[in-house]
Amino acid sequence: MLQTLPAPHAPKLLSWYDRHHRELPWRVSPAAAKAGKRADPYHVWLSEVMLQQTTVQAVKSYFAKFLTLWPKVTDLAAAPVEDVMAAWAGLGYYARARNLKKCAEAVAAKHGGVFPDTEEGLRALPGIGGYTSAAIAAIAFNRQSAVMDGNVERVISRLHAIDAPLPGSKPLMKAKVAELTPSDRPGDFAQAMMDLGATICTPKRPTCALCPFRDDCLAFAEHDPESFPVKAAKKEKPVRFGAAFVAVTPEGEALLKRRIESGLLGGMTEVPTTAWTSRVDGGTTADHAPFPAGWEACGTVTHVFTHFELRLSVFRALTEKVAVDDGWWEPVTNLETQALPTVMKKAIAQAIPRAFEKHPN
DNA sequence: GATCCGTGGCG
DNA sequence: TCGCCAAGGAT
Repeated sequence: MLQTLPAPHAPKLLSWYDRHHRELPWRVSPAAAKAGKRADPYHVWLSEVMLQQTTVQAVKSYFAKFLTLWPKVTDLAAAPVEDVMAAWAGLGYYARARNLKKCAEAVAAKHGGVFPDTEEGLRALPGIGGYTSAAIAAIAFNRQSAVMDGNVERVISRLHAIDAPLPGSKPLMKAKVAELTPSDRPGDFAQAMMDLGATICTPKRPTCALCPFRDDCLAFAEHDPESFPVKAAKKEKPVRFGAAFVAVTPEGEALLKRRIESGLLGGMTEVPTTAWTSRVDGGTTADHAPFPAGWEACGTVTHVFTHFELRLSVFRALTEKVAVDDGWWEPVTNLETQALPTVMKKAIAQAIPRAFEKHPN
């Protein structure tokens, strides 16, 4: 079959981007970019890490909060890691926060507080992988790097009607992205591809009528863009069970502890729990409470993680302030300042329904 | 390459 | 209601 000459994809997309780009707090407009203005590498890095597997809407308030708390990367490098974890609480994938802090420290200590301006230099930093290094290099430094995230995978798989399943087809798609990426305005091109995927070439019901690639898109020509990208079948989530114990003193203090640095919810704050096992009888009673008290069952909470579902039986007790060697007693009015992941907030709210109401200062 | 890592919104 | 999915990285 004869191969047609490559259509001028990049200019079409950039022209679309000039008119339809999203305006986001960490961006500079295409007009400003054409005049040579670049986004602050610290802002680009912070937003890119927050945006890993996370929606723009969820990121916006966290991005603003972090810039208020730590205006420069050197401020973040000097911050207590507990403060960073607490500020990140609720955003998920907490290894990102631990690596964010490590990365800021590395930039401050090894690079004089200035981000490396190459893909390779960025890739060597904690929490910066193949996607993020390419994105920062393109967006902050206008490097001609091939940027491929989930949006770009969708656009590319449709444009070329790639029917090999992800993730095996990633190298092929990456090659197609590299082929498409222009030397002129590579940063805007990367952002344009992601904007196209986020607003036009959406997973469901793409708006092909408005797409600058409509006349070039093989999936559109085949009348079935929604069937791309093809993905490998996923396995079902197992269910795990456990119990959570919310102890409160008459003075209104709750017992908290810190999880180990690695693994699930690493370094975050929790209430005492049993181990989370696949068996119902592994910890749904008060038998394994941290200490004897008048433990009272107050229902269950369910939380779905990436690879399993957790059902926690919640117990509460009004107790005296017993001495604990691996935790501390925190005023309930102060819980909002703690690095509590969502599942722990659910458990505490189950035991103390008004725990997370706003308190007057 | 496969597995582990959160969360909230949406159709 | 519930499966899907969102600017992935580390091991």
